[in-house]
Amino acid sequence: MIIQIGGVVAQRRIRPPAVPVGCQECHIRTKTICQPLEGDRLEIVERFKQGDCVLPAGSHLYRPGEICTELFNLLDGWVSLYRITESGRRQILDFCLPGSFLGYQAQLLAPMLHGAECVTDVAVCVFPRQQFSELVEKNPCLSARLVRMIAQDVAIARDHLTNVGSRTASGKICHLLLELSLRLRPPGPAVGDREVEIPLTQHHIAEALGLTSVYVSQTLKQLREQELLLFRRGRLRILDFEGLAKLTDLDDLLCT
Amino acid sequence: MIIQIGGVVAQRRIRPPAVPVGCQECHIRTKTICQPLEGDRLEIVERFKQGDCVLPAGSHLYRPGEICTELFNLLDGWVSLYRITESGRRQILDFCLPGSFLGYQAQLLAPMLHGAECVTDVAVCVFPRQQFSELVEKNPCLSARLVRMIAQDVAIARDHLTNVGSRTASGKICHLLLELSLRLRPPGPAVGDREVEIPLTQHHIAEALGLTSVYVSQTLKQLREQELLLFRRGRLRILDFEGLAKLTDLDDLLCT
DNA sequence: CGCGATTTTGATCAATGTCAAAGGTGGTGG
DNA sequence: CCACCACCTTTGACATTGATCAAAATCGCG
Repeated sequence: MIIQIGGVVAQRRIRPPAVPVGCQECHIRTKTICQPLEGDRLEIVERFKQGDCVLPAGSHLYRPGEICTELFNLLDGWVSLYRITESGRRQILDFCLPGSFLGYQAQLLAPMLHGAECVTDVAVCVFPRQQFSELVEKNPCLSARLVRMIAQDVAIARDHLTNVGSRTASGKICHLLLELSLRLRPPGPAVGDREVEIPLTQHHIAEALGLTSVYVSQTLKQLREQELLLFRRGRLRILDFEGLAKLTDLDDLLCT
Repeated sequence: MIIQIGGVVAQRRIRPPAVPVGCQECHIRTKTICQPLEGDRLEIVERFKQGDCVLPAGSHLYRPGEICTELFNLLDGWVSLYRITESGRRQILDFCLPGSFLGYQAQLLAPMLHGAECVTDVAVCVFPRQQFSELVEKNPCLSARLVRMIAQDVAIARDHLTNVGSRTASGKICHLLLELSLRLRPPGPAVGDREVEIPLTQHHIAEALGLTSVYVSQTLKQLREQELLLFRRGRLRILDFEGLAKLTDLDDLLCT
C-alpha cells in the first residue's frame, strides 16, 4: 500500500525514489531497525508496517512541536533533522541517509523536539507510532538493535557538536563533507579522488554548521583554490585527502 | 567494597562525596539505569555491581581513545564529558549530575569516543563493562530503561548543538546556565531568585560553548550589568527570568 | 526565453579571539 | 597568623573571523 503525507514544494530531484516490493527485498533492511529479523521473522515488521510513502523535496515528515503519529524508515533520498530557535534561526542537526530510522525520541508520544524535512525526493516506510513500544517489548532483539541505533545517534550528535563548537569555518566544512562522503561509501580504505553525490545546498551546509551561506560560498572558494576539495552543484570531489586530514580529525569520522 | 581508580589533582571540593550503603538506600536509584528494579529485584544489580569509588576533582573516569573496562553510575559530584580535536581544543559535550549513567557507547568494548573528567570530587558506583550486555539482555526492563536514557542523551546533545550553533555568546551562556539550574531543581514552576550551586569555572563554560574564557568573563559582566543573572564563584543567581526567556528558548529546556 | 533558486562578489561592520598584565581567592605550610 | 602559590577572573588594546547588505552572475527548468 502506498499512502500519502504532507506538503509539496518539489526541488532537488536526483532520480525517482525507489520503493521496495516487500521487506524481503528491502535494500536497507540490514541497515535499519529491522536488521535482526531474518527469514520468516521479517513478518513481524511486515505486518506491523503501515505502508510506503513517496514525498517531494521540501516536504516535511514532521515539524518541531507537532504530534507525530508515525515512525519512518528512510528508504531513499536525503532528510535533514532540524530545530528552530527563538530567534527564528534554523539549526540542522543531522543529514539522514537511506537506512535511517526517523522520529524516535525519549518521550515517544510527546510533541516532536525536532523537525524532519526532505532534502531530495524521498521514499519512506511508515510504522504506526502508538504500538511501537509494544512491538519492541515483545521482540527483545529489536530493543537491542534500537539501543545501538540510538547510541549511534548520540555519537553523531556529539561529533557535530564538537565540529560546530571547536573548528574554524573551513575546518567545519571539510569535516562535514568528509563525514558525509565516508557515510556514502562505508567500506574499506578506498579514497581516490572520485566524486560523490551530496545533494546539499550551500545553505544547508551553512545551517548545519552555524555559518552564513555567503561565508560558506567564500570558504568553499578558498578550499577550491587551495586544491583541497571541490564542491559544486551537489558533487563533491576530494582533491587532497592528506591535506584535509590535517584540518579535520579523521579519527572521529572513522569511529562514528 | 570501595575500589580505587585513576589520577589525582584535587580542586573543587564542595563537600565530601556521599556513598550509599546498599542499592536499597541509594538516593539516585530512581534516576539511573536501576530504576525499573524494585524490592528483591534490586539484587540483580547489587550482585552485578563491582563496588563504589571516590575520586578527586580533576581525575578522569576514562579518557578518549582509551579502552575502558567499567561503566559508572554517578552517585555524587559533577562530571564533564569531553572530546579533544586535532588542534588540541577541548570540547565539553555535557555536564553530568548525580544519577547519570556514564561510559555507555554504541560499540561497548571499543576505545572510548569521549573522555569523562571529574569537575568536583565525585563518587561513582562501578559496573563491569564486559558482562553488561548480557545483564541487559537477561532483563528486558533494563533494556527499555537504557533506550530511554540514551534517547535522552540524544536530545541533550542536540540541544547543545543548537545552542552552540545558533546563538550569540550571551544567549549560549544563559541557555547553558538555565539548563543546568533546571536540571538541579527539576520539579514545578518554582523559579524564584534563589541561588543554585553550579561548581563550574568560566573556563568550563567556555569549553562547553566554543568560546574563550576571557570572552565568557566579559559576557558575564554584561549579563550582570543588564541585571539578567549573576554567576560568581560557582553560584548562580537568576535576576530576571522573563528577560532571560527572551534571549534563550525555554521550551527546549523544559522538554529535555 | 524567462523566472526562481542558488551561488558569487565586494564593501563594510560587529562579534569574538588573542595577547598581556594585573587583581582576587582559597589553600598550604612555616 | 602570615606569606606564598596556583588557579581563576578581570581589564584593555588590538587582530581576525565571520556576519550583513546589496547587487550581479549562473543554473535548472518550464
